[in-house]
Amino acid sequence: MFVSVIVDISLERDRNTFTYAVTEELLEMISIGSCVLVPFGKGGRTVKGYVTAVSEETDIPKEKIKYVLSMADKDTGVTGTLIRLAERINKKYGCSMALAMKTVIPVSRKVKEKERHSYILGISDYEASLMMTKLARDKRSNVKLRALKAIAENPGIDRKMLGDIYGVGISSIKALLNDGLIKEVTEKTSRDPVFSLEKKDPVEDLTPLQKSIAKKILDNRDRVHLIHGVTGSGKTEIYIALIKEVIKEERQVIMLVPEIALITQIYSRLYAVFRGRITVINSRMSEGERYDQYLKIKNKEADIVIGPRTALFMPFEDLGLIIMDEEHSPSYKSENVPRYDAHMAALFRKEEEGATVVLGSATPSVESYYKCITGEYMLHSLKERAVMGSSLPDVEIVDLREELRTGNKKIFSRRLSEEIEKSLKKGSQVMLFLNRRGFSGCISCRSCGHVIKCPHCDISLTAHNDGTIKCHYCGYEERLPAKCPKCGSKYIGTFGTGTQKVEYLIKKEFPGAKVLRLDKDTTGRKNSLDETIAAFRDGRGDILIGTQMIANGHDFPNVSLVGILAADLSLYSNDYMAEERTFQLLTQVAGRAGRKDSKGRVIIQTYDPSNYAVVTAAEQDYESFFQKEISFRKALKYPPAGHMLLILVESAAEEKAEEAAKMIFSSIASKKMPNVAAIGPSPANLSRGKDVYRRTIYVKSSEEEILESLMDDVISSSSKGPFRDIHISFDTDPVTSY
DNA sequence: AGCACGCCGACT
DNA sequence: GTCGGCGTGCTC
Repeated sequence: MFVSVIVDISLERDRNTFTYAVTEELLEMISIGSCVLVPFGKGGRTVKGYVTAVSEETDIPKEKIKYVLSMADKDTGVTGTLIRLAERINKKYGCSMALAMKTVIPVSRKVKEKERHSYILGISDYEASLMMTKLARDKRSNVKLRALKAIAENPGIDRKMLGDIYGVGISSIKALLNDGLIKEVTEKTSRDPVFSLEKKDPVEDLTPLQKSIAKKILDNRDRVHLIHGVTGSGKTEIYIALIKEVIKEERQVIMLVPEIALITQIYSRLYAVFRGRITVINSRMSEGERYDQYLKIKNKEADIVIGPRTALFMPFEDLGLIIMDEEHSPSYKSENVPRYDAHMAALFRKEEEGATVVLGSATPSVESYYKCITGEYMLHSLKERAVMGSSLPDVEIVDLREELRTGNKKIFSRRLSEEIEKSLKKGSQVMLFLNRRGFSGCISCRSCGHVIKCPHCDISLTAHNDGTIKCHYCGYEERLPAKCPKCGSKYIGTFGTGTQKVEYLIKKEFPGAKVLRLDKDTTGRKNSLDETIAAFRDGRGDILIGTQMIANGHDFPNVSLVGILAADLSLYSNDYMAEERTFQLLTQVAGRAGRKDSKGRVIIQTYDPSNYAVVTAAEQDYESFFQKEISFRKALKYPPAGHMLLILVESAAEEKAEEAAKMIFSSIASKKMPNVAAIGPSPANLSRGKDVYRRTIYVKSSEEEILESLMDDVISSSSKGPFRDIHISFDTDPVTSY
């Protein structure tokens, strides 16, 4: 028998499996998806590979074929669907097949189930006491005696306790077992990170609107659905209704959330209804914990999994429903190669396994909404907040240029200061949002204009309030110099503002207020994010200052004022999605204001008060934003009005990156294909990071297949010649700026 | 990734 | 002449 094995080499995509022979005994253990060790290359070195097919015949000349050495892992959890998904990722995102396989593997190794060994007497108490007096006579049986005594006194004591408290090692236990004096009881314990909740969230009845949406979705299982509902409009109730129906049919559910921090919230909502049928996976879990969750799914002990992107690779046998909550979130796009999009993987499993896909968001991605307009997806709108008495907040835009003109140089406009004051007096809470952590935007010399940059990256360093300056990309850190390193002037200072500085200024202006800060610097420790959020929710803080992190989905019932300090900060990133990001961010942040009984207030400070993303976000008018945005995308043929491929060329040598990028660009441009437009090559947004130089080429086309074939051409020519020290990676549907 | 083969310049 | 540089292609 022969197997096709994907071996971890090169980018090549056409001929990337190798045929190996299998011995009888190995054949029994091997199946599609198995991870095996095979000899490879002239030196016959051992490499890992993945089995993608098993066959009886092969065209490969017999003398070339080698034998599979052994199994590398007992269980990878890979199924046929997942291999096909890996093939799709390999084709669409241009990574090696081996890397695509690694990406879709739910568990990377067989982890032994944790076992608890405990011991009881194998003889009667009377016999034991006789035995003990006998043992006491022999000095060499000291440990044996102690062990027997401990077990007689504490029947069911486990191995760990015997070791820790009585100092009894495994060898003495073995000896007692051999003598038949004691018996071992082994039980498997599951490492269970899934917590049981004491308090139950109330299960609300569905409103007629929610009911009708749930029904429409259930009547159209073969479609992709988008629920467009503002925060608090009750999307979760619809999810629960759908899940109930699907698990009643004994089919399974994947519930996706954009980030780990949002798992707890949705878990507690679902737990009230589904109890132990839910499992959770995420990247912070240990290998063992993950494996146990995987086993639960495999053994059909759970039928709902909650988690981020990677939850999409869980091997359910009869997947019936995939829900993507906060569908617009950039976290659904992998930031590592292959840069796959969770939407793509969800749609793939839908096609393969016939699952229904439900997307939900208050600010849907332009892409998904567009697909509703074209009729590809079904759109369901939940316009009002379901909670009685709550309404959308009042939003004001403050023009910072005007503030400056009238002599206010502070980062808080007069209106914002006023409202903060009012809120504090009322005893309600305030959230301040700024999309930049640290103390300052950059450090520069007022005398010569020199800006201090990271020695490894093309990024200006950011001052922190501990007297250090840091690179937010690679983590490089040094002391803030007293003099300009270029001209020696002592007029070196910080410009722009980060969250640390906001904290400092707030404490100065409102000395009585309790201030909490939430950003990447304060959440270094595990759980500190949850702690800060809980502290603010419980009222142990008056003002919460934060970056993106505070924008996402957390409910703070007592917040009456949200201040966005610089709304346009995210607008200037030469990224075709900058406006979409800004609109989503502003709308999500604004949605944090006033949820329960009081109307909230939002103040948006900006230098660009007429920008349509800012204006439509202030009016909470998604429809207008979408119309404006889609007309731009159509005019410039950006997604979703066309397809786009990014080619990222990286090298430690700048000239090499430049040269390779130019060659790739001209090879595409010289084809003069209709329907294809190449842009570049140009230095990447981050033109140098961690000492690697980066160049980008963007290719636009109305046809996805054309881009895929262009990518094939680049890959096949990139293994030779001057491309040897160059790293090339690809991204279709590039949604972040490079 | 690592190894062999082969084509070209430098040197005992 | 030959030694060894590295560019190129192949590995079941």
